Amino acid sequence: MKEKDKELELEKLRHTCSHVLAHAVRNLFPKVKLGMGPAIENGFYYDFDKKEGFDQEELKNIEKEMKRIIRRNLPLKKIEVSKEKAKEMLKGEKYKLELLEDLKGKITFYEQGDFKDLCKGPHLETTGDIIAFSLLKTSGAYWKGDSKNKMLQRIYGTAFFNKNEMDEYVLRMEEAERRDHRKIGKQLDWFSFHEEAPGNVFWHPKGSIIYNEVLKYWREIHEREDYQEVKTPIILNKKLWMSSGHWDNFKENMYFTKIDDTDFAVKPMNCPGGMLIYKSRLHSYREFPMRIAELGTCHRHELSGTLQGLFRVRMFTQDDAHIYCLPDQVKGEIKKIIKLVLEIYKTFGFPEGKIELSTMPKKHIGSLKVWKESEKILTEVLKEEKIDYELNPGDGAFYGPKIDFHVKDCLGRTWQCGTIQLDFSMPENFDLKYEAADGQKHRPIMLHRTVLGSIERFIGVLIENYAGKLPVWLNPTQVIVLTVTDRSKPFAKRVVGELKKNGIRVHLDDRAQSVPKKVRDSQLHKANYTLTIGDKEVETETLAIRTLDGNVKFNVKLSKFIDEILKEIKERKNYSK
RNA sequence: GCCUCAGUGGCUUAGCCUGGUAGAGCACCGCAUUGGUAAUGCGGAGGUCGGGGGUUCAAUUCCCCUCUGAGGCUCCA
Repeated sequence: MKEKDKELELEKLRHTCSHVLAHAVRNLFPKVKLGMGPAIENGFYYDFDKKEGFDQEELKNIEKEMKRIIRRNLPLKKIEVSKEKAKEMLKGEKYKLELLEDLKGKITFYEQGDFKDLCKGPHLETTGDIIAFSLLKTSGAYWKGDSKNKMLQRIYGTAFFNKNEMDEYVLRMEEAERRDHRKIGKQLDWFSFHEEAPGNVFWHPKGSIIYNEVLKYWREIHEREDYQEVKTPIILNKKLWMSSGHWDNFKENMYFTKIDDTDFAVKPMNCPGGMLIYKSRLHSYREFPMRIAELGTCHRHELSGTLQGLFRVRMFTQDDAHIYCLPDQVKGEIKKIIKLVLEIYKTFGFPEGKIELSTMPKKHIGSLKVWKESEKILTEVLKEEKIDYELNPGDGAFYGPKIDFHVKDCLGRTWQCGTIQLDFSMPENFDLKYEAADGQKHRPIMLHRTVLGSIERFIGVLIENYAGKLPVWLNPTQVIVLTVTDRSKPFAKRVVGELKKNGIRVHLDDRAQSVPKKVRDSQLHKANYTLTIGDKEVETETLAIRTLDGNVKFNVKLSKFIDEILKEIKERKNYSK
């Protein structure tokens, strides 16, 4: 409860801050029109209609002006007026007037000195209660979040009740920057991006190890869950995409090519290819539920401004699966997938995920009735499984509603990874059938699902969650063996040989460098274990083992170390377990 | 795609405002050093300043275009 109170106070503070920001901008730039200015997680923003963006100099002046307003200790007064009166008060403020249109009953304003803003509140009692605030950045933002509307200039800021909390926030942001997967990927030589192929990942040898370990685990667990893996072509005839509905709903994001005078498209999704496999023979209800999985590489021409490291790329591999089932199997299958997703996330050690139910988007295929039915099924499953979820209206796939699994990156931004989608349309479009117990042909129900979402995105999140210190089973550099003197080389080589024989990824550092130097390098390479071999170790045939957190254990028998690390790898142990 | 900002050896970066063809650290190579848990010392090689155009006697530095990246917005796995 106390925590909640604090959040509420913080929201009041930040919301008041946004008013002070608007007040300051109004004072300095009288011609600028005001948009909206709410409190958000970690801060606040305000949108302004100004021709050019605010530059650093202007931002500094705005901060100064805000400080002046705070110092004047202006009380915030709530004013209630009729809609007519409000219209008069907002004369010339076209955005505010637009907001007013949607409001009913009494209209409330908040007033501080000579500045009034259309606002529900609540607010602090006076501007003087703002202790620590800072303007952070600017950006463009479409009015009312619609790209058809004009782009306004947004100023972001944050505020706290004391300076310490502000400093802590700044520190947190700096730490977040160090966790950035793009930075870590470059430092550790895991992957790179190149101008020659924007939005496409180049996996280096070490990155490929991570990638393949993820897939290895994925295949193991999917085999256990009775999935059958398939592989379908990347380039398929345009006609297929027209009948699947992708042409009408997705073509802006697709790549096309012409082969022998025929139009082809590069697949942005795997479903149509999967449909063709299904249709290649007749199916019986006895086969159901039939779980067909594909690690399918998709290409989507994402807008250039949306590309973001591994999180948002133009070529990515989905851990897709299509499940064909009978109506009375649907719920059970969805429940199974939810369990599977949660199990896999736990193995990877993801601390918090958010589950969302996304419903019918504006652009969609299929009838309203079918959509409502599908949404009802998904809602029921979530309720029956007692899963906390958020409703995300209008965010479903164009062919059906979905349950999404989101995980956080280092900056607290959430990314959709897993998804479960109910699809009544695709089976219709492709005229899928099965023979039922009654001897008649029926339409199967199809589920689309991913667990990791995109392997690329998932690894990106993984790296940030671990700040690059991957669990042993995933780490491309599991062990680094380093020598103290050349005298220890033969034994060090023997150790490396033994580890390699056991399939452990090990590197020998026998450079003529000091031990502290080599230890430092090993730590920077984020090897899980650093084995230092000196005279003592040679003599007793033991190891000195240093872990990633800097602890050192001496006198460990090689066989014991091998047993332990193999166990750790086999169990796919992560640090949160 | 839109808004703002950025782009200098493999990496991190100084210089750019006030034009006169680049300076450092790490990594790399060589030599010396054989040293116990986050950086041994010395020396060397390496960049024409994302790309194109313009202004100028002269551009990394000023202007325009373009590409790529960052943070947002819209969109999305």
